[in-house]
Amino acid sequence: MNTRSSATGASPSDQDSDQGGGARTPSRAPRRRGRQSSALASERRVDLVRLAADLFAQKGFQATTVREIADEAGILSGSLYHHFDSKESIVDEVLSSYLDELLGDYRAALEQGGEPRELLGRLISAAYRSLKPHRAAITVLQNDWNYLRQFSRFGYLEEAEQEIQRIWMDVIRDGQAKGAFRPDIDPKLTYRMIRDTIWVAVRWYRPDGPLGTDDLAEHFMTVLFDGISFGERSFES
Amino acid sequence: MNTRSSATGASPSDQDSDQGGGARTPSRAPRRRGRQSSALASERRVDLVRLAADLFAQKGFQATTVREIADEAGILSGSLYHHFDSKESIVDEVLSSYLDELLGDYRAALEQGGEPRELLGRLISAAYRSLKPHRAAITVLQNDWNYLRQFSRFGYLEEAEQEIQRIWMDVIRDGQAKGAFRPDIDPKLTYRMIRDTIWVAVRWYRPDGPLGTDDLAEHFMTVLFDGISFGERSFES
DNA sequence: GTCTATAGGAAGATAGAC
DNA sequence: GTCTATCTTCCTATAGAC
Repeated sequence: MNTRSSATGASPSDQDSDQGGGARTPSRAPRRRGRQSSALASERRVDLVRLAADLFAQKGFQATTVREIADEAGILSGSLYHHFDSKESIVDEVLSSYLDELLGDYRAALEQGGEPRELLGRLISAAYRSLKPHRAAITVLQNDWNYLRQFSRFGYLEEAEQEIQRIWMDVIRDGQAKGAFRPDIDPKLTYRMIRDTIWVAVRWYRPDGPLGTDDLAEHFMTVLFDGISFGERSFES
Repeated sequence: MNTRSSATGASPSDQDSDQGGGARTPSRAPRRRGRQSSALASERRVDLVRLAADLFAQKGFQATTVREIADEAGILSGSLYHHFDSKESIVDEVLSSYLDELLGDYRAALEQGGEPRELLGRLISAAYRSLKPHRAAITVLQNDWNYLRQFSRFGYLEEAEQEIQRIWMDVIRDGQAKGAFRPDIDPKLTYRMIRDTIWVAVRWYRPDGPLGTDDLAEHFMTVLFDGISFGERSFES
């Protein structure tokens, strides 16, 4: 399901160098480790990534030290570097694998076709459903976006966001053209509103709480499609 | 307009100590500096806070070093400590002053009374309007919330959030009771949806772009109140 | 695959001269 | 109010033994 593996994707060079004593510059990502190509990406390695992702989500990428990650894994910090080039490589793996999967889900939703409202609903459901398995990645993506985007290594983040935006906006515009959605709403603002609402939910959503992600999706669609007002709509009778 | 000054508010103790080599523990905030009480809070100091806030927003609180703040101000890092106890004190001032003002605005909006829909609209407008003057504070609040909340010094953040939530939910519930809002929407989920949508806009909103915050507020209210669907509503005819 | 040991740097903060 | 100079701590990452 991965169109781009984290070990090969993203742009290589680091033009960000050291612009005036900024944050610790990420290592130059030498891109080695051509082994464990497909399936069994070293069990252990997967564990480490997952575990690190949780820490990143909890405390922020920068606030999480490699020592803490190692501690959590029951090894010493130096040993981590047997598995990863750098701390950035770890978060890279967390984020890129999430984005790959999400885009895959979106494309699958599109391919099913259907009415605009149905299609939009399917995108919304797919997005909400990803909250549970990818809590950590989504949280990091939000909290550390501003930091990570500084580095060319993470340029693919903005690329992915662009593509995601295109997908949603196409559906919204198509819905307007077909008369399913109001013509007086702005597609871009509407997309952003949808995106923001869904993703930020990761901050308060508790997977083991009473509400499932499908409940959230349903509630959101109720409001999104028909609004919260009671009685007649205040426009076009 | 400040009900709690950043120099006196918040809980003093730091029970977070050093739980196992976590992030650099914030200084214990000795709460000195009883001077410059009211108006002229030392021009310079205000400048420094504003300038630091922008850096925090841009790069994240932790990624911003005291050296960078000092650089931006044209002084050396050591000199900053003539004005502030610690880096945390600076961000504290940024956040608490914002929250004080926001709560003041909300209370003012409530006091005007009016129909539920009108009242909710006023809250929404107030929130959107704060995007422009408080971009930095809102950005930091979002990006570094998870990190800052670890420290008891910033316990007031959750207190403020609680109070804000109470205000919004009261209005929503009241609107449902009075038949202005649909009874089948969940007040809490709806509040969160509103909150998330408004605040996250800070990530993409450009104050000097074509859209004013009032435009955003209006578009949001359009969708929130009546939904994006065209034609008849899909429930209660 | 993990450990020992440590290099090398950058961070927050302080003391006292000016 | 700012600078000089520096302390202390903690960070990421490396090298090589086991």
